[in-house]
Amino acid sequence: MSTEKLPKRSADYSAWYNELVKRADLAENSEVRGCMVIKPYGYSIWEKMQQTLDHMFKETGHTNAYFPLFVPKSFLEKEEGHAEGFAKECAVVTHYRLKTDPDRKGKLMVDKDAKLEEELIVRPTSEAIIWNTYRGWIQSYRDLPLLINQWANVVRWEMRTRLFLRTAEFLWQEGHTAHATEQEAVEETLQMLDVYTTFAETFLGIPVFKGRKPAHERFAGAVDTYCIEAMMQDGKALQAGTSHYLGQNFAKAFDVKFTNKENKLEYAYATSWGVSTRLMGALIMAHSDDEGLVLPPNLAPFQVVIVPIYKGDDRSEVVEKCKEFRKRLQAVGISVKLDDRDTHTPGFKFAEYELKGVPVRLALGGRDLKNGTVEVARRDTKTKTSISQDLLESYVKDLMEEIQKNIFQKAYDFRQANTVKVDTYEEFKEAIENKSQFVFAHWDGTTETAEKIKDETKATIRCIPMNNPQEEGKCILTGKPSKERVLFAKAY
RNA sequence: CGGAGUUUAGUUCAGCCCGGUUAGAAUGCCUGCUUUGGGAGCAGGAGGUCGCAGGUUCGAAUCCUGCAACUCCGACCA
Repeated sequence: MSTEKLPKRSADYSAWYNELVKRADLAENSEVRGCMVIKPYGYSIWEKMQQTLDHMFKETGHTNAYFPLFVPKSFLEKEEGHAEGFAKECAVVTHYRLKTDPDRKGKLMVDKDAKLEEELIVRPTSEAIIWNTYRGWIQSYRDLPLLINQWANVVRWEMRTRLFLRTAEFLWQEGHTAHATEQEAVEETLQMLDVYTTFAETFLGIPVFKGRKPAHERFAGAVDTYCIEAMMQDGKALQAGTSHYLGQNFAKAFDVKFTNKENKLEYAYATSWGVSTRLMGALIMAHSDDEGLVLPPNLAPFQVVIVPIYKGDDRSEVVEKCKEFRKRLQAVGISVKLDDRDTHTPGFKFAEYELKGVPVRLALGGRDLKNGTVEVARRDTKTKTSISQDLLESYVKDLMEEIQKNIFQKAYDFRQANTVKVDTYEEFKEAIENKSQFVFAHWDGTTETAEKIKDETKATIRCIPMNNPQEEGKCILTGKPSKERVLFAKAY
């Protein structure tokens, strides 16, 4: 572990992020271009996200299944918009065998005789393979709804990658549901958007705007795309989750028909929805500071770290007390790590756990043994207090809730302070370019206008918020009439 | 895909312009002693085909050519 300080957010936000990811032991670049190694500490956080979301999916009636990594090219072609959208970023398997190179000892080469009849695409998403499978599963309205989720890895050959935010291979979950009616499918789409919103706000501690994407930002093959958008500390937006209403597009492409109650054949209605390891990026960028990661208690691999402090002989006594504390906290459902390594000094450990974002640190030394106290340090506010040992469980338990709330509130206040309404293009540019804010502004509803604004300011329409207040106004660029404001921001 | 940069110890880098002992530092690592309330100290030790392939030269980390990988900025990313 390096002992150097992190770069400051204010000096170079991007460098701060990259360094933090590595130094907090979350992930590192691998030897494979664009692909990361998620390290144990980072993976533990991802596992927490998985567990929480998985529970939420099951509560809403979904079950997990698993579909192949490879998608025959012909499947991907079937839904036209889908095919076009993903074609440029697919990894393609063309051969299934290697052989030793006769000209270079010890080297391998592709065996030209082992060319696949049809190329296999490494899934960039699984609509194609899944809807091809659903054809065999769906005959009657009685087979519906089909509510399935998959935890998987996908590959999108991105030009430029960043740890967690955009990697060539990433982990995610993708829900793929089939329904008998449009209404039910739309309800499912919105339900999952709400699940993501709850997850983001309650567990990640990140307030989000939820809304609908304008037509030109839709998922390839979708009728409607919904999303949640979060603000990072540099004012940029990060799409933290998406939920798509796919209509009958995939059912038609893959011929998934069912007999309805009126004994008529009908195409099934589809949804898909997903969140990825990108959420790790959101978590890091939303809360962390120049000292390192700040983790919400609901997602921290361990919520409390105990650091014993001793001089020579009293080590065993201090460590024993720490073990007792660990036991007491575990008994009330708090996850605890006791760092009783004798090879590092307390100061070193303090710095290390700050870097790693552990929500609460307890320090216990001879002084505390004598006084019956223990020092409690909060990561989010970096404040320390000494409490009576008797209060340990109740104090720490309350503190967990307090920290979770405070982290959300801080992110919320930051977003409020950096979200504005504007009515002129001048104000718009000022807010986007100079202040890097979220901006609610009127838009004439055309793709051309959105493109032009993007070219000139780099801001994109993040979403048209749900329950958006209707309000007469004029498009900031063209002056044409508009009925509502949409959310603009620069985005990751 | 365009632009820039980087490649030397586990890591971060110096050395290169101006070729010449055994290639250095910090940090990390190992051993011992000592220490422990905010990244301890001392002593000793291990660790490098200088990205790869050619070339120039008596001699190349250093100069030349080619290649590759990575990073950053931009474009792209539904």
